[in-house]
Amino acid sequence: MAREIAKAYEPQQIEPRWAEFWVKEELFKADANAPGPVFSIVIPPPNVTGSLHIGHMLEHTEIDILTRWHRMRGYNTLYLPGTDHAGISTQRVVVKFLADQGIDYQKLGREEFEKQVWKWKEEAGGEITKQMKGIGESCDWSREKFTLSPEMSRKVREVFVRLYEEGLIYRENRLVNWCPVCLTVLSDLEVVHEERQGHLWHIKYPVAGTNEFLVVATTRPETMLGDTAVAVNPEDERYSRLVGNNVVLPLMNREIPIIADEMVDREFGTGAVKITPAHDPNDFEVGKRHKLAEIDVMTDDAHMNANAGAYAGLARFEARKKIVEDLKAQGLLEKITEHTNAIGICERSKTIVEPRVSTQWFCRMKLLAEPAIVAVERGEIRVVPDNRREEYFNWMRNIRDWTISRQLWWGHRIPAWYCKENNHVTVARETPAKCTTCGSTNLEQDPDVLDTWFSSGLWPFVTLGWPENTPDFRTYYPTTLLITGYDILFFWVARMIMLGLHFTDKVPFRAVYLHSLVRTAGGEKMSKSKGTGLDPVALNQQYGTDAMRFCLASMAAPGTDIILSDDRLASSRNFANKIWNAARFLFVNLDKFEESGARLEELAAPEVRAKAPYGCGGKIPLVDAWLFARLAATIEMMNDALANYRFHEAAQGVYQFFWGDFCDWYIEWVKPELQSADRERATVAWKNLFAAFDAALRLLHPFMPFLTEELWHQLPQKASAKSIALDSFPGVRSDWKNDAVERKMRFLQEIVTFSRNHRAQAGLSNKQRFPLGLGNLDQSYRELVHENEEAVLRLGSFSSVDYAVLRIDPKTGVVRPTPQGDLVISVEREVNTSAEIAKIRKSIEPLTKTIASKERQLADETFRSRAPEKIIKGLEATLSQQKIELEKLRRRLEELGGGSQEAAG
RNA sequence: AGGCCCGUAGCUCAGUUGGUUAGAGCGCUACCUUGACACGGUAGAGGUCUGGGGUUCGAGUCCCCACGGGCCUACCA
Repeated sequence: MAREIAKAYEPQQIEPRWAEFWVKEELFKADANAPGPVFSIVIPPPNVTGSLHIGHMLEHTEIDILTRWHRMRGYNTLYLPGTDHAGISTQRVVVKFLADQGIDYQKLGREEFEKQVWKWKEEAGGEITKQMKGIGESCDWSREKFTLSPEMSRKVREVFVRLYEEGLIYRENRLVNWCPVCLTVLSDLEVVHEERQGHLWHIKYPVAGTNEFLVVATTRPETMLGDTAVAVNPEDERYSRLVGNNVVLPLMNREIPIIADEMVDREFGTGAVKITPAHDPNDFEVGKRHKLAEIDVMTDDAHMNANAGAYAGLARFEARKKIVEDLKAQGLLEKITEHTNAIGICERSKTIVEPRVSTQWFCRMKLLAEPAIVAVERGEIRVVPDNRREEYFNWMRNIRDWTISRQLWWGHRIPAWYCKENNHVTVARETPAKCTTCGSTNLEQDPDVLDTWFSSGLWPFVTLGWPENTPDFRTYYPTTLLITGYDILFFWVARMIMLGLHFTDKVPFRAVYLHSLVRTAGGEKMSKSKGTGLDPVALNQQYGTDAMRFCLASMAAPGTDIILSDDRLASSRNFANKIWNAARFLFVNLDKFEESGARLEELAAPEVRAKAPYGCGGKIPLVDAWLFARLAATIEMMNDALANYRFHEAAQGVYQFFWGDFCDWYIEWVKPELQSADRERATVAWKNLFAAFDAALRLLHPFMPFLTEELWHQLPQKASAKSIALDSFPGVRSDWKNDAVERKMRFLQEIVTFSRNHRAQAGLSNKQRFPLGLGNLDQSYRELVHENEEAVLRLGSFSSVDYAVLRIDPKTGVVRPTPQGDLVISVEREVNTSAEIAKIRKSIEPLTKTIASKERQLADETFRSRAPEKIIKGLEATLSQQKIELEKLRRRLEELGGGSQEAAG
């Protein structure tokens, strides 16, 4: 049964096949009634119309690694996929799409527009789930959810109504953030602050009935058209006499009062502030306190309106320019100074947000926040990395009410109806027939929709069945873990905790791991619009999905952002290729073995792997025992790392094991034995090799699902499961661990390395074989070398071994002292004495330094009394070894005529 | 204004409760095309951990200050 296997790993050839297999076979379908501990995770729903970006790739890789790892360890595992309708951003995309075809969405009308978005969603949407399937995420696709499905809509209404009935949702006229491009109100979080260099215009307001002026400073002169007062600090003597008088508002020729209010900072600007209640949050508060009129001077799209007199119709910054010019012309502009301040930008449209008075729906947060703070304080939700806890607490303790209505068409319509006669509000789960207050049947539903985050805030419990107590809800809620980016800690994570606790009395997840962001080489956030984003689909094509996943995992140290580079990707691809070729080695040689008459059945029984490592004549060969000891250490390390979201450690650990231990040492060591004429020896070697390789594949599987699935299916020893994903993650057997074996193996490796090292330095070819000499070696180590003589001679290119070297000829022998004894290479020609001397001197130098510092430390009484026993013992042990080593090096130096050690260093 | 993070080899980054000669990948140097793999093998060079001060028997690891870089929160006109 000769196997055809390509020389280089070609991921494109195998990935689509397995991706399809996993979906078609419904391999990852969860069963709420299945036994075992539960691992459940819900996806942070990506935008339905979006496509996979590199950040998703990282997030999904981490989720999938942990999901597969748990599944393989026997957990009842659910990874629930889904998408978000992403109100504002989807609406923007479709509006632009229509505009590109010359269609004005507003003329289209609401109903038709919504149809267009659904159509868009059906066509463009689903791309991301297609991609997720393509990269092999182990989701339960039968449970896929969408935040705007009819099912979700019912649940959202349920939540809204309950909160309204509890008085936690209310409607109010207040100053809000308005985006003049998106034409909707925004929550505080959707406004990003940016430091910008601006100006402070000092404007002279004439005091009515006098020749005096009151100078006010403003950063937004255009808002002056809506001024209804000027405020000074009540303590400010400069202005106290003016309080109660009026000023004449320039350009508008309206008289407005001079008032006193604590809010005014005497030190800032001129100490006098123009008050525009309709356009500034502080002024709004002052306006309330002093019962001032609110004059809105702008339209929805930030043009000046009829209240702006002569400036009506101008765009806000046009108006600003004109106003400044006019003031200057009238001699009312005292000066302009430079001023930097943080201005609010709409997260989506990047336009400057306009503070405005408007009637909106709000959610009261204080009460919801309290239990959410407690849950994290008590550790009912573990936050990793934990420095994010403080950020969470800070925000939660200073939380303000959440503006939940949006003037959009795409989203969950607010379940509130107003009667036309009296404008009474009726909030209901189902469309009401009449007004609950006056009985009017002339009702109209609130045109607005809910903030996207309102529905995604319910995600963990509504996707699992809430408000019904379904089997899924009982089994999988609370979810085990949430993995998401720290950039949506407040937007999403905090709100899920608050709403989850409020509606289910349980935390929505027991832990939240906040992953890193992938940044550009310059350290900036990747952005598609700036063209700095990397396309993961293209990279997957180029390097393979497994390489991409492994690369991201190996860089994903908690708390640090990732800068992805071609070098790292290439290195991961090389690793995939290494695995592929190790398999190729196995299969090619297995063919030969079979041709020589071996019976595969001996190797192929699935239970064979459970008993590895096998021994020959009752004795397990050292190298096999060693490999399984390394395997045990690797498994323990990976389990520990993954339990703490230390993906990079797990990845690097398995990399080191596979490449360093398994390929570089183990395979090279056992090569001859695999074709040994001794049938028993060969069979044992094969069994151990396959058992180890099979275990390695399973260790690698969470990171590299495609490659491992492909190779696993070719293994004679694969389990009876349908897929490696349903096979078990290797467990550690206590008899695998063996320090003595590891020590012995290290000694043999040192002999080999010594030879190679010396050859490289002396420019000697590997083909030239020299005798190996061992001096001062105790019996057990002599036996050790003897038992492994073939491998040591072959890998170290020695011709023979002399087990008891008594005298070393300094002219032809090169020595390496070790704690176990001296290693000697006898070369037939003269040793290059000066090179040898230089080399010895070079190793003497750091050795003397470290010996000196250790002696100093050990001589210190305080150290001896305070340091733990373990440290002192360890220090003493290494010190004595190093002293012996140093002594030998010095003696050797003298024999070579290299002079005294003083001269050396 | 408040808070957080980072500054370790030429480059990109690890280094969990302070503890024996600080690690990896890439790059670099030398040798090797050996029947798994040149997306490879073997060996090697290269950091004293941004700077200063402190705590400690002992600090890359803890504290303070400075410099440099990044981020978040915030209604100062």
